[in-house]
Amino acid sequence: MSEMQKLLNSKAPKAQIRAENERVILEAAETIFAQHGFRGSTMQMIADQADLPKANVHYYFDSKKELYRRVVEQIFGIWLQAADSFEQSDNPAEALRRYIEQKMEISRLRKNGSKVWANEVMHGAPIIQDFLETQLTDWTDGRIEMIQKWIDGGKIKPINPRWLLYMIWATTQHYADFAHQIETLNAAQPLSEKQWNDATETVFQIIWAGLEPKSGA
Amino acid sequence: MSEMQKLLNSKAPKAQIRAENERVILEAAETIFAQHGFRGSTMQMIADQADLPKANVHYYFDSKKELYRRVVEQIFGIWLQAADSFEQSDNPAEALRRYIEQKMEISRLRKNGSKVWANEVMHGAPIIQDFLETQLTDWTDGRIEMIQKWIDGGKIKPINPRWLLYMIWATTQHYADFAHQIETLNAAQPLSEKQWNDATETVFQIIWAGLEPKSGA
DNA sequence: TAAAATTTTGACCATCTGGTAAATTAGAGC
DNA sequence: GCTCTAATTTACCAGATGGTCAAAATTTTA
Repeated sequence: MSEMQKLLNSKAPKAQIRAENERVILEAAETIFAQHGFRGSTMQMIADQADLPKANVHYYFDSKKELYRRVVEQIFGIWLQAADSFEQSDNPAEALRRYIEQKMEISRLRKNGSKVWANEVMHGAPIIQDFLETQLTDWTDGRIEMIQKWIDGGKIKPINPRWLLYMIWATTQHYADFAHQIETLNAAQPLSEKQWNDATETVFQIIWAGLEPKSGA
Repeated sequence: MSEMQKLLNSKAPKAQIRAENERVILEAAETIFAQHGFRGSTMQMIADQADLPKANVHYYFDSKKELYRRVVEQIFGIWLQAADSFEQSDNPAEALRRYIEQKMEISRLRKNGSKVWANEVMHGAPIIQDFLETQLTDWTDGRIEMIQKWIDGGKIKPINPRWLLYMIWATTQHYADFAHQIETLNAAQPLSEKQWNDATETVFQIIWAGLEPKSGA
């Protein structure tokens, strides 16, 4: 154990050692899994990232799969957090703006989580399949119904709500999953806060202008 | 070697055996790499997919990295093919429609290639970094300039061309990279041709309506 | 302080996997 | 048919990696 760890733990009540170490390991695992995928990550890499011996990681998490599952479960939380921001609303512009802003914020602050999710889905979602079939399906159906009501009420143009949702997911998550490509195309610099805000605004503007009923109507 | 292979090879001139086997192996490798990522794929899995002994795969491709590199290089070709469809044009609607249709077509027909690309970029593009820095950067700069001219000419609304490009890439590639999620949300069925066409049209409609200058202007 | 429970750690093992060696077979040119 | 080259195939190896173990250290409890 590092001196840093010793120092921190010495001040923490024993009951919190487990909680704290699990937190540190989960964070390290999310970083490593995001960078290398499940199979490309080794327990040694995760242990090094967490600054703990490998055997210690196994003391808290029985297996690599178990650890991965816990990381992915955490990501559900983030996803649901964004989902909440897309509440029932009579004002499509406001609801969509909030949702897009929230998703872009997550892409910026929780890049690793988004990457692990993308990896998981791209490989057939072996771990989260049940989540896709239950929570994600239910949530999606609900939002589609809600968007359909906007359409029926003449609040937005008639488009297939499902493709609209996919468009929002794709565009916002792209900024996390393809962050490396975006950085490369930005003179190898991470997007500045100004650029993030500008991108967010542009995404909303294009989508909203694409949905807004003709001004004269 | 399988009976099938034996049969095929016996009819092929010797000179073509290598070409044919390399083709088979590359196709198998693309499938396996797309499903499991680089590290998650084994030479044995690729060999089985190609219906060849593992040693035979090594006979044609020195190493796993070499094989992967060749697969990724192939994907450049696809990418450039789509890029070509976005030619200089005075008619933004037509150029964008062609490009979006082309990208959606690729997502449908070359799903595996898109996944390998996404995986590669998500993991920091260890193999294709030079391509990102040269060809992709050049192409992107060129298109941005072109879109800017549309804006200056009042042909589309003033938006940041870069974010528009990312939006198109993200949305179209999403249909390949997240195909599993989309299928799950489609009652576990692949999208029908009708759905593909509808999605393509919706993507174009929203984006174009979001760019079109106000009708009265 | 002593005992009990928890945590830490280095050494170790079984398995998987990329890659190799060498012998065998098939095909092309003469 | 004979020779040379290309292709196939089996058996194998060395290193990496997930996971285990038991002893030591630390903290909590009595």
